[in-house]
Amino acid sequence: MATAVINRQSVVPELDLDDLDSVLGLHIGTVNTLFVTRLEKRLDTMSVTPKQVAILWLVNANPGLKQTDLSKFFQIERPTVHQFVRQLIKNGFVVNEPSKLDRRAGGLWLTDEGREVLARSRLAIAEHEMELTSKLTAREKSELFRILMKLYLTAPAKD
Amino acid sequence: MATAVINRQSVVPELDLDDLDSVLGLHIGTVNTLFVTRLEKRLDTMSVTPKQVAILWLVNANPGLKQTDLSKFFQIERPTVHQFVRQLIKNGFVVNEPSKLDRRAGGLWLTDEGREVLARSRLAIAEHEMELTSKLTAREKSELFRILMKLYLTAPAKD
DNA sequence: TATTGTTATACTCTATAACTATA
DNA sequence: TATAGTTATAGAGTATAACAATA
Repeated sequence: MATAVINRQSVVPELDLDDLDSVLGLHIGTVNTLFVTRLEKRLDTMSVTPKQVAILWLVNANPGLKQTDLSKFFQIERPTVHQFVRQLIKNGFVVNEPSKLDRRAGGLWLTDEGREVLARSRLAIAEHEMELTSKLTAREKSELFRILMKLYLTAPAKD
Repeated sequence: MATAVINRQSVVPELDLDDLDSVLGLHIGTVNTLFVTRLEKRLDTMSVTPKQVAILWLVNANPGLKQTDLSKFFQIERPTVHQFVRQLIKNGFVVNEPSKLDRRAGGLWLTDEGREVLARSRLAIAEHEMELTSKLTAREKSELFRILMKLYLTAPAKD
């Protein structure tokens, strides 16, 4: 039995790719867009974005979490985190209580509405991930997780 | 010999992830950002972005290429393609010659400057990819390519 | 001096709606 | 009617620079 040809060429057969498809970043970008745009649509009715849900998720599991910790975990700058947090506060999903021990820092807590939105978002994410990964074997899934993690953790420092 | 623990927990040890790290989209997004932001910096002196280089790459290998073909290949909407093309034309890297057979369509060609920028960008991309994937084994790299491709090609239709 | 949070601003990538010109 | 391209607009995610308040 012939193995099915699985490559990017099949999308536009007459196109000369000139090895562009050997660039890993291209495939990561395409798959990322696939995941993000579809999840955005599923979350739209909840008035949250994928990144906002990830923040709700961590704040729920770590009440009183600081923005600095979110910045470290997601590896994004503090002003970037702040933008998401500001939107979550504005929408009433999160509140910010200044810490009494260190008055520079604020602690984030979910509101009841935030908890509801998170619960519904988790279901949406579960469905979404199931749909997009249903054709992968268990081994492929675990290998993908492992290799992505290795890429992320072994990347040379930023500068 | 103990296997090194490779997971996302290690970045912020005291954080309760509550299974957020079982969401594939999170890891794809993080690795994507890693790739994109670093490549952007390397390409900055050439006045091109990662997506613009990908378009130069295909136009170079397929002289007279139409925007519609780019839209199909990258799986992005025509106005999105057009935005990149407009920037490339404005910067003098690409020219648009209307087709004589079908006057609706335009054909894209690289300028001499566009060819130069592409050549230098290809070197920058090669270095960048080598740097970020140097810790992966040959097998991990080929598996990653294969699984990402499978994800992309087996995704259920958009609607 | 160093850290936390914030504001202002800008850039990349993506989308939808609505249009023109051509087939 | 359908296709190729375009324009206008918006939104998600990211960054840097500069600042205030606190440690």
